[in-house]
Amino acid sequence: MTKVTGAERADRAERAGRAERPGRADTAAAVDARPAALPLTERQEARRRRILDASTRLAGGGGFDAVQMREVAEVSGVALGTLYRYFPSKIHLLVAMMQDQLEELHGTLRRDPPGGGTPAQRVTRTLMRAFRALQREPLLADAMVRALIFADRGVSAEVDRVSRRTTAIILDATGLADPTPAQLSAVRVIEHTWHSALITWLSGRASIARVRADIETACRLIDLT
Amino acid sequence: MTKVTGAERADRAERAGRAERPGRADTAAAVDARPAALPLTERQEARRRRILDASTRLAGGGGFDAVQMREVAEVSGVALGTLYRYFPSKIHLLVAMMQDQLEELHGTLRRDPPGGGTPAQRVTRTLMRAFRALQREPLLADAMVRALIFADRGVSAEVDRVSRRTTAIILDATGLADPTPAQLSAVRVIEHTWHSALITWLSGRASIARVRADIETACRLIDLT
DNA sequence: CGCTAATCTAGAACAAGTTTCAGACTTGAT
DNA sequence: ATCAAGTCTGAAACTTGTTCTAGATTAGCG
Repeated sequence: MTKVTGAERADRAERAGRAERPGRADTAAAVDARPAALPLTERQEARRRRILDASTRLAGGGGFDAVQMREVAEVSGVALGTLYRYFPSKIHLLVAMMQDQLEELHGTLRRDPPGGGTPAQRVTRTLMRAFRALQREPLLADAMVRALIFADRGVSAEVDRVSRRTTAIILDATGLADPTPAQLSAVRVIEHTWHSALITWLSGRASIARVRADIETACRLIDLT
Repeated sequence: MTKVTGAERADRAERAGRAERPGRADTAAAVDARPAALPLTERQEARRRRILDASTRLAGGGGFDAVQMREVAEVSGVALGTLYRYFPSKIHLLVAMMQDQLEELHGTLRRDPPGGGTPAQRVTRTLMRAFRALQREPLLADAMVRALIFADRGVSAEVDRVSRRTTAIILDATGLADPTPAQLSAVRVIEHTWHSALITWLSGRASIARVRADIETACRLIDLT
């Protein structure tokens, strides 16, 4: 799928290591571990947003396969080359989309956090709430989740960002101020379950009830530490 | 990636619904829900095996991306069209590969089942044993696991088969004769964790120690029911 | 053995992700 | 305002998964 011709492999990985936003060309072999947020001009910010919006729309209409790079470029009024400068691969694009959505969700949750019950119950409630949101746009969810788990090393940094945000959301829900390693592991298991169960639902192999049951089961781990 | 042009979509899904082995053309709109195992001639069986072996070799050498359909066809001495008749997509091929490996693993485990300790400990030990096997061929694991989780509805049947086998392996390890729904849910959470944790390790985002910790955490659920 | 349907082969063709390139455009610093 | 560096555009090219076709081969059957 991903055009990788032997020697280019290294290049590719290297480039993808940073990237996510258009970068200055490598004027110097700078040691910048991660510019974090290269300042984007207003127009660039707008372009980036147009791209993300366009792909969100396309994904919502037809899932992973409907997000076609040429079309994203066209719809967002940007040249194909430019699209690739902002997002070095389709996977990067979709993962960025997920990050975007997660941030929105996190904001909503912060304004209206789940109260009452045990930590496990709060996490379950939070995740089921997120799940209901996804159910409204299953194809969008499909595109994002499939991209997220299919991502290879070249997208590690971005996937990691998504993962950290997800962890934060779950931890927030637990209300745990200073989680132990065991609790962190439990959170990761919940996260694994969340992604994987979502996939089984999206590909029609599990019912909603089953997803809920599995999430509840995994969440139980939180109270056991 | 997957060439799907509007109208063909339906076709594709329909076709993929069965298929996994070369099928007689639809001479009659037979109601055969699932021929399960169309009799293959000896030469066909041999071809199928050559194909699986070739892709296993290729995957072991370079992971998911290294399994290129043209090359699989060439290495296994079969025309491209034939390859596609046996495995209707690259994902089908890789999932079949996984099924193959799983069956081998299951056989090994049956001959030498994990004894002693609690059910959770036995499951942990079993999975860590499988994990060690995968560590020996990380690229092979990469190809199989990525295909498995990336698979869409069209591959449901095959993925389901793999999933059932995995469940069987875990249940065998528990030693539970007649698992309750809660226990089955726990097994699924373990399975989710297994796949997802594997992915994070394969894409370099988690250490082996962490994978182990998460698997142990998930396995704990088995003893709590 | 001789037929017919099914299968296989070689190779072209097509789709979508990705790369490349020449030229027009912006931006930032002077 | 001007120039160099960095961006963006449009279009073509390349790679790899997938489909299609026409002609050989093979398998099963009478």
